[in-house]
Amino acid sequence: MVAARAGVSRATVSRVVNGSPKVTPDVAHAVQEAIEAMGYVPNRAARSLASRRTQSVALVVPESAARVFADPFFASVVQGVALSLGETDYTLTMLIESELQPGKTRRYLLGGNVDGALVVSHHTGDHSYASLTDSLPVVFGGRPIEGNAPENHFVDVDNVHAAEIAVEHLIERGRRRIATIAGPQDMPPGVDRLAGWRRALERHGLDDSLIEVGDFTPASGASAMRRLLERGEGVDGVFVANDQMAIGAYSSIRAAGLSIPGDVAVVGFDDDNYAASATPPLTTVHQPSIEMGATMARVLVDLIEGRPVESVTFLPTNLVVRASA
Amino acid sequence: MVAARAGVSRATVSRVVNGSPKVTPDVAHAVQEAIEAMGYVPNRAARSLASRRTQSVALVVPESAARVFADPFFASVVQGVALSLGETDYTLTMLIESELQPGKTRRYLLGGNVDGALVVSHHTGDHSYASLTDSLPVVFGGRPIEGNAPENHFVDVDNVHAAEIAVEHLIERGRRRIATIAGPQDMPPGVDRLAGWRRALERHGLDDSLIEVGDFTPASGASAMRRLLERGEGVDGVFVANDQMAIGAYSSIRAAGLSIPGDVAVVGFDDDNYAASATPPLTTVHQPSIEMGATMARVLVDLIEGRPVESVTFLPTNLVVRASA
DNA sequence: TTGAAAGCGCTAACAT
DNA sequence: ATGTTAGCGCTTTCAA
Repeated sequence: MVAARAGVSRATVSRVVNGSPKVTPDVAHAVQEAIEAMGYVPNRAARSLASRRTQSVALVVPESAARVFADPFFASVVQGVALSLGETDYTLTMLIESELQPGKTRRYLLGGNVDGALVVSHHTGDHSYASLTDSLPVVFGGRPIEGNAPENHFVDVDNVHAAEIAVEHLIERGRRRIATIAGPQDMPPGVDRLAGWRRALERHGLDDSLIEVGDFTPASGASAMRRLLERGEGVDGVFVANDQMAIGAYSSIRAAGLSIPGDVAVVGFDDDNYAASATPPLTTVHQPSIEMGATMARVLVDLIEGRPVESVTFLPTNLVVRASA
Repeated sequence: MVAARAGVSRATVSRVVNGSPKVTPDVAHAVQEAIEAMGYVPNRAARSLASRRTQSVALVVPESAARVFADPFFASVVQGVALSLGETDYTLTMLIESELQPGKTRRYLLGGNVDGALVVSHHTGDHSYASLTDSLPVVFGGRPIEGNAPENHFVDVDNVHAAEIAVEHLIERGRRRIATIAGPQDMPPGVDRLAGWRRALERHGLDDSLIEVGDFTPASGASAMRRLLERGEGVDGVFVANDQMAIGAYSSIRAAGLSIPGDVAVVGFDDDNYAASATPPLTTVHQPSIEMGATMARVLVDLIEGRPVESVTFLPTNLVVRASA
């Protein structure tokens, strides 16, 4: 290690680089200068081999989740993760869970290649990662599909509650035949938003039979809306489980010669960047997606470094009222 | 290295793990079994320290990065990169260029932490990475903003040509007052698509003064369209530099009481997943975004491993005619 | 507070 | 074809 030409030993340089407290300021300074001057950059591999820490965390993305990237909500979460990690010394390794090579991801994670993992996805499958929790710090985006073990960490929003608020809004606007386009029922947000819709309706004694399920894509929203309309039972409002499907629903509503919100009011979920510029601008539940990602990263780093963290973090949502309802 | 309990030396195990040809099948087999049995996973850090290869590549995302993830086109490119890399032994490290810590990315890349880098972004700034080219294999997504040095590798589509085709379509449909909502003029796709629009118009002797510039976001598309309409010079067709802005333009066209494509026909660019479910479905230029990402990854790996590669790869586009024009 | 020395787990000549 | 022997560049006891 050439930087030892600052007149000290490699050990001392190492101490300076790692910000050890027990180095005389003078010496530290001299070393810093030598480092600058020589453009020294520590070798990650060597460092991690010696210290048994990798300074990197994995972002696990289930592949069926090709979807993940197409979904603006996820994209924001990833962005938040990346930005937040950028301020630390951790590096982000993206792992796409390949169906062709099952176990590859798992082996990678357990092989000591990362100090922790972030798992984002709406999907059921995630749960398989829960078992990693006791060998590696893991933080999930969104609650697990079923009961949560106390040692699982995740950050989420209260989907049930947020959905209720959204539906209440529709009711306040005088709507009585309120349908929903739900998300996949094997994903927590899909289940929870549907539950919230139902709860609000029940509270007001309204019919809760107008349900169609989509898969969070615009196309599925369009066809779900079409089915809803074809029932011929009348619909004057619809709560859609995400904005992408809401935009799809717009098409079908218009194709049926109906107006928004005149004939049918629509409320979405996510507040992605299409929501505001849709025609009409979409009333929707805002989720702090970037912050969710940032929080996941922060929690994971705290976990890795042994700082105290709460195992579940809920972030607030709010209804953004625009012109569609 | 305990797996040597297969009765051979660590060197042999190493050979087996790395698929060296000079190992007796029998021995290789025995070692494989020992590996399975013991659940052995090679340590990346040690391996990379010894071999001076990291088996990982960086995905560099310049910009306040926000944009990149919000843009479905980029999201697909990233997805393609990740999927393609998933089939190799390379790992993907995401680097967000932070404005707060300039040089951090650069140092990381030059610090021998990765075997190569992928740079995606529309932005001018990229060019600063061109200088990395001679210290590290680098593949760019999209051509550099200015003249390209022969040693720079990139994969792209022919934006000028694709835009021409799109505008020709508008002309064939009988449109004569054809405007464009261009992308930022410091980004190659922004410049090239505008050039293609102009070229087609000139060829037909049509007016090429109806230009407004946006920044690829839906909101900017909406306001650009509004400005175009407010000119009061008449517009019966518009070529928009990306789908997100096209969707934004839809709003303004409708807000002005005009119909699509009756009063103004619109053609977009990207064929992102909102295009097909817009109302009306958007006619747009399809870019093989996932494949672009996959190609970038493939080219980079070839470069790293010293296989022959062509320095620029153009992928084909095609016009997808739907209902908006 | 600093230096010396011993590895971290693996690969890569060099022998055999 | 396989084993031996050195390191890769850093961190980390342990002494001084």
